[in-house]
Amino acid sequence: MLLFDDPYEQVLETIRDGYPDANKTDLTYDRSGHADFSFRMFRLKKQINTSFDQIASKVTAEILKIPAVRKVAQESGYLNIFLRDEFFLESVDKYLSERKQYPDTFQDPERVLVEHTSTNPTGPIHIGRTRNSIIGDSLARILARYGYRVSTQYFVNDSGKQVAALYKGFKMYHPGEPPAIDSLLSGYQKIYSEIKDDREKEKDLIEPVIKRYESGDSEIIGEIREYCTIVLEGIRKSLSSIGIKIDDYVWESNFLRGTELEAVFEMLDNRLKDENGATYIELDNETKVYLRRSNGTSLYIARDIAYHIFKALNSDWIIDVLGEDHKEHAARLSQILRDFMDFKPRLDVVTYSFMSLEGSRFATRRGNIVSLDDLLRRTEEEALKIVREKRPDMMEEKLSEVSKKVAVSSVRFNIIRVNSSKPVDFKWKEALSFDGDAAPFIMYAYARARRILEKAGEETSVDSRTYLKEERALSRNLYLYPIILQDAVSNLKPELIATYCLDLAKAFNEFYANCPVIGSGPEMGKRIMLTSAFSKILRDAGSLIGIEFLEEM
RNA sequence: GGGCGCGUGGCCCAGUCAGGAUAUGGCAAUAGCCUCCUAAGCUAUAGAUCGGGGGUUCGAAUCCCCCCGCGCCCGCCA
Repeated sequence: MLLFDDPYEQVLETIRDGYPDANKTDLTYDRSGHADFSFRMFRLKKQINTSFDQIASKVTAEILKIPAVRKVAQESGYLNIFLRDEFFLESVDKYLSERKQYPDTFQDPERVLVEHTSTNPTGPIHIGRTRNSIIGDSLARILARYGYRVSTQYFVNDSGKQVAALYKGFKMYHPGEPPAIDSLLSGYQKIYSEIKDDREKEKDLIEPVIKRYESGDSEIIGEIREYCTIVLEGIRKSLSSIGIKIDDYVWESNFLRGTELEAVFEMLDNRLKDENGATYIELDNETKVYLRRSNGTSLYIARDIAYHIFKALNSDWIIDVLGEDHKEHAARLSQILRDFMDFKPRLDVVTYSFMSLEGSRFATRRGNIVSLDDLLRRTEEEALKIVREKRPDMMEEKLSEVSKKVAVSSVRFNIIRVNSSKPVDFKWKEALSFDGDAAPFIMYAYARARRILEKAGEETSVDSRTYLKEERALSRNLYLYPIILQDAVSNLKPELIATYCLDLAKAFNEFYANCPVIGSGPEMGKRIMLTSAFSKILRDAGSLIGIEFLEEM
């Protein structure tokens, strides 16, 4: 939960004193530039038959009594409410100096579990999959900032067809070798191209592995686990290179071998139906969801149910980040948990649309992919070229630090800024461009602010209460941070933070161009405070979506 | 064929949940701004039948219906 001063509630209460029917949506934080808050009287007028003039005159005097309010002006059906110019900065600064952050957070006892990435450990992570990780990690950071107790989890598939192929491929093409990441992956790719169009061959090669695995052959179970661990280590490294660390890795095979899966079938017992030895459950709309094959082995959804029951043990709110191809699966899973099982936690599934590469589909086996490592490396090279050009004075070591951070931030920002339900077509030209609505714009604004503070010191005595329009716009933007955070949490939309960072950086750049800080006499104290608040809040918000900040760039 | 999602200037994106005041920024284009805190910046100009058609409403990018285009799903795969 967030703590901050918000006159919104007071204004709404005041309106309700006069018109109890006034709805939360009748009063808005104005975005059009007409006011700070707009009371949209035309909405209220639907319910009660009074003129705008009457409504306005009934509440105006009372609203004006609220200390933060400076002016109330009626414009036809709108009642525009203006706050005092200095309110924003003063209220933000109060939190920053007394509580060290704006907004302050009240620790929420709710435990949130975000599951993301969970890609099969059969290859390096590519940028399509990375969208999952970036969304999941940003959500986890945002929820933690809001005050929840958050942890993240990766569900490792180490028991299906994919990993059986990983095992078999390595054994076939690299017999006798000690397992290593390159040989594991090349073995997997080779066997995959052999079996992809040949079901018989697949059956011959893969099924015996699965049979041995499911019969509890501890040698093969151990070896597969070992191979998966090696590939997973590569994925873990790639993720860590863009600042993503996942708290726990949960192995799917644990549910197979433990009692969890059996427990699921027991819990669902009176719902289970049989068809030629296979077990299924029937949903309201007569769809059959198969949980167990006629050969007795379990299906993915059954194991996922077991996994969710496990998650529920330590969570009040579970969030799954999944590709759009899993939407149907997720819907069925939620329905089964909700309708047929005693599942307590809140469950949300955040899905995202696929990414394509220069207009065509990502295809792992056709080599039409870009791995996260490749993307990051090329982005870093490009960034290095640009910094070198812009800062010929910079030391080599510094150049490398700057280009690294620019690259990480850019990769994450380009993906997170787009609404997750929209498809993203990855284009090298765009990925390697750092102009405009991009991470460096945000990082650069921060570096500028830090330079001013470095030169001007952190003086905080404020002599001026007059605000130029750039100063006011920046102050108001700072003040709005908790509102945006709240919105991002309640809608699980990390992209709102990205948009906010851009808006905030833009407001600062306009301030920077028009309001000199150093040597501005009576304005200086206020402008230093504004610059300082800006640097802290931008860094706070940007960090939630993985932007890495630099004092100099 | 059925289900889910997406469609906003040449290109990318915001706004759609909770309908309202001249539809947000950026890229590319054109014209300006560094004797002054880093020009990865700022200012200005130009560019939009908000996929199309109906409907609801005083008012629709936003809600409802139909259609078109694209993506995903429709396995005893994951």
